[in-house]
Amino acid sequence: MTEQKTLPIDSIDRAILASLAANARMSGSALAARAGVAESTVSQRLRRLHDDGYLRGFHADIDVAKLGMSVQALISIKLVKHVREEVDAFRSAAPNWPGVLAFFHTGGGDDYLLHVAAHSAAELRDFMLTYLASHPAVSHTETNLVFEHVTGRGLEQLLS
Amino acid sequence: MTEQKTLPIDSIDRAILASLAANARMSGSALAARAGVAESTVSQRLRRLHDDGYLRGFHADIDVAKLGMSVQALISIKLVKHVREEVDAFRSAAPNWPGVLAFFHTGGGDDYLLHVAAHSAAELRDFMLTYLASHPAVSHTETNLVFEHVTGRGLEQLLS
DNA sequence: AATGAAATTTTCTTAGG
DNA sequence: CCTAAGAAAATTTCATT
Repeated sequence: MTEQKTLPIDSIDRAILASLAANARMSGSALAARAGVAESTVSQRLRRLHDDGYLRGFHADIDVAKLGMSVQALISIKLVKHVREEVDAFRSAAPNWPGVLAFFHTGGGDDYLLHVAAHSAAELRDFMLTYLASHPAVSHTETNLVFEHVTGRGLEQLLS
Repeated sequence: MTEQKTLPIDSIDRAILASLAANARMSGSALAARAGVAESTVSQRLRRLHDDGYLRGFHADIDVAKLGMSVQALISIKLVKHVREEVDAFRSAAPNWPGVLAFFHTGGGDDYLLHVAAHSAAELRDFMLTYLASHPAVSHTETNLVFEHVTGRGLEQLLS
């Protein structure tokens, strides 16, 4: 069930991953200095880490509030049971709805969590009405405003 | 209350941010080509976007499951009321607990949500016992395993 | 599989318009 | 904001170990 077919990575790989987790734009030479290897070695490692799926990509961390999305919410969603077709439709549609930052499918029943951003409370309400209240697979929702969102140190600890 | 003191950004800034959100390692010349401006302009814009807080940083997207953390959970936490000191201690400590990927403070009561990763169910149980069950500010928790975690398109839509 | 150094290519910065 | 140009740095290649 779990993905771990490829060979385990070593301390050099972990050092490279840790550096890129902290600063994805770090140059190959800086990565090499931190990992204690040659630049050409870093090139090879990077290609392998990407090919083997350890490195999925590199993303800018952008402050959505500064772009006008000052409202964020976590929306817990329960779906109706035993309607496989509509559940699948929900799963594939939800991440594409406007303002959706993250989408979780969680255990227990047919439970989901959406992390959404909106320009205003009114826009959030419209989102709920448009995409959730009217959706045939949705049986219940619970919305909580996000006051604070902090990235944890779990990843860097794992790589250190 | 909301942060938006600096001048609004224009379509060039948005193009640069959108490109970096998709690929944080994109070169200045590639960014320039996509935004339709000169490289030197991109340098200026990047510096300003960073200085003004639109760009917080750049991070590698790493598959924690491939690193052995095959279990992920969302833990909802309710804190005891009116114990400001302990609530503050919780807030500052939680993001640093091992395996914590993200930490949300949400509205309603004193409610929090932790997104955590663990090597196994046993490690997750140990996490709960060590950091939550014994914490004086925690009154109730609810744990749900994460089956699927998808990044939404809300950000790229906002920037397009 | 990693090194180190050379060679090529690219990037960043500065200045002037 | 652009072009142009010079300096600096990065990436790739490859023979060697």
